[in-house]
Amino acid sequence: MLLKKTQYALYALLNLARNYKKGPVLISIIAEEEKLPKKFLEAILADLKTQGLVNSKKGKGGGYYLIVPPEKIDIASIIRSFDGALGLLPCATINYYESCSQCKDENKCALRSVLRELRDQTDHFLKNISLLDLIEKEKSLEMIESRRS
Amino acid sequence: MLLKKTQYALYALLNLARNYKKGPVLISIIAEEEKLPKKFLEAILADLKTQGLVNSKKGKGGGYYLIVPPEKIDIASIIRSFDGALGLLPCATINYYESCSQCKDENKCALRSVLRELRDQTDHFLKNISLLDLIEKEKSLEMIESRRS
DNA sequence: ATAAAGTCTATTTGCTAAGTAGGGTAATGA
DNA sequence: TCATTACCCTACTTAGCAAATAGACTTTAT
Repeated sequence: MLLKKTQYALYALLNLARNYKKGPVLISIIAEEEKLPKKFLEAILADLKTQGLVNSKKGKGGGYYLIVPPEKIDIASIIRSFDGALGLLPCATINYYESCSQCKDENKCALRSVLRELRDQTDHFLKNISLLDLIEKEKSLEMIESRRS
Repeated sequence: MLLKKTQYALYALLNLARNYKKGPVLISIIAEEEKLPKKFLEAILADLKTQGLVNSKKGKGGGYYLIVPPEKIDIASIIRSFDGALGLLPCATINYYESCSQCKDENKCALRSVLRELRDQTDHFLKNISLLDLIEKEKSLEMIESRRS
């Protein structure tokens, strides 16, 4: 399961992506629109700024805004930066690798071998979804739903 | 990431699977062979017994043994029983579904839609790996490694 | 009987997620 | 300039839970 923080970060980024190149968005607006706890959101946006995905402007007319194009931000990297590894075991990850104290020889560990495969599959899946993809998906879901009524 | 408990359970089950129909195995033997903390392992085996995967025999010559054929036990179900959901968000799971307080309309949530797809993919992958598969994989990995020397 | 082996209940330790509080500081525009 | 707006920063709280340990108890084979 993802951390709340990760989930909130994704919602916040989606909001900013929808307003890409439309000027800064207030923290309070994002918090309200996405129903996120404001103070918590502040911390998340600060992280995203450190990561170089967003920037902020102080004073009247200020707020946060995306500085990387939505099609260049993929979900895998966002999840990784907040939640950490995608793999299910430390010995089955790439970026967060840690050897496993149980195994005599990791290269003979069937569990690791299989979970590595899964990790690669998951990584591949998430790496190929950008914020822009999500926004477009939103629109098409909207269409489908409205056609129902 | 999986809980230690889940990882240990998988190792313990693999050990029992290797000894399927060869009589009970002592907790201490499993603990030693798989390098697992004995007391913790006790609790895990008790859980597995409740789940109906293993049985135990008390007294001299006792121990634990698998009562379901290794090819009938898949990793997805083991992971689920210890770790819980496979999906990354409560709203993107099947067995542990919980609605998400952020969304006005879940059916229009692009994130959920995408994470559901991932969940299905993960589930499919793990459901098709049995303890027997892992044991066979072990053997083939063993072969590959020994050929290296 | 008695040693072997699983069973049960309780407790510990420490970490971390999730969120809160509140004052500080910087930028803006009137 | 100066008040306001809005982000920035440090600290704290609360609760839950993972991971493991301790020790006494019960059952069974010989």
